[in-house]
Amino acid sequence: MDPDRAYERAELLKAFAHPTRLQILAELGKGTRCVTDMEDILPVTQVNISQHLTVLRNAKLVDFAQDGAVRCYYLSRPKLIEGVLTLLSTDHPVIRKTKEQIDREKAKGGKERVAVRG
Amino acid sequence: MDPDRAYERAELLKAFAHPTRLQILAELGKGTRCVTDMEDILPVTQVNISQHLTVLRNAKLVDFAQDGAVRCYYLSRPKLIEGVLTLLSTDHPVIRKTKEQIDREKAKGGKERVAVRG
DNA sequence: GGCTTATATTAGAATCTTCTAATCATATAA
DNA sequence: TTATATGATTAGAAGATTCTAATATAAGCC
Repeated sequence: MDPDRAYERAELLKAFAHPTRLQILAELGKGTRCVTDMEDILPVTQVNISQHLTVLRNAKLVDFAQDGAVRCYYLSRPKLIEGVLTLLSTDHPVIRKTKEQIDREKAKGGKERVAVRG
Repeated sequence: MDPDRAYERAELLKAFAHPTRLQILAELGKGTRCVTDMEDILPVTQVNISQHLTVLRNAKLVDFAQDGAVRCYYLSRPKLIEGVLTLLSTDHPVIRKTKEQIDREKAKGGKERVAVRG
């Protein structure tokens, strides 16, 4: 992965990486919501919700349609967001490998890097 | 999503959310690597790589098997990590909705929250 | 126009993250 | 046993993020 892509992707992940923002995204996964809907659900202030929505908007994860004084927020990239939330809610057992297992994998070849030093 | 889960998941995402760490994970996706392998690939110091590996280890995203003075790092939860990297490398077009589209969706029902105020 | 409701912005303190410099520890080769 | 190689740790400065308090804006109602 080249550094520019890595930087971009890290920026996107940072937008996800906050408990309140994850809760907002999960809620918007159920349907369109306005800011007062979220105030009812989240234990944080309106101002703070608004600030997190700004972060999510800048990352192009959410957007809104205005309806009078109300803003109806929705997911801008639902497949991406639901994909991430699904991965997070799935159990992924932690595996362990011994040196011997790694040696055997290497013997079967394919994935290891050929060191080209100096 | 309850706040405890949201907190946990945000912590996990924070471990992903750094360009150098994403590059390390992508590299380990290709096979086991030791720290000097990564030094050859990443434009950062050995100390910094070691620090990022500590973050990844604490998040249970990587682990290592010791082989003499060398540590062979590998992905601890390859499905999770490859899932995230795949989602990130896939194009997800940004959608836009008008108030009218949202109203029509609501009419068809299913996803909207029933406000239970006061 | 004045009031209320819905939402955003700004400033700044507190906190967390990241990087660099210095140093340590351990394994192995000479 | 001294030197070299691999990799980790620590301290602290610099920078980024987050939250709170205060305030702003815009729409709709009376």
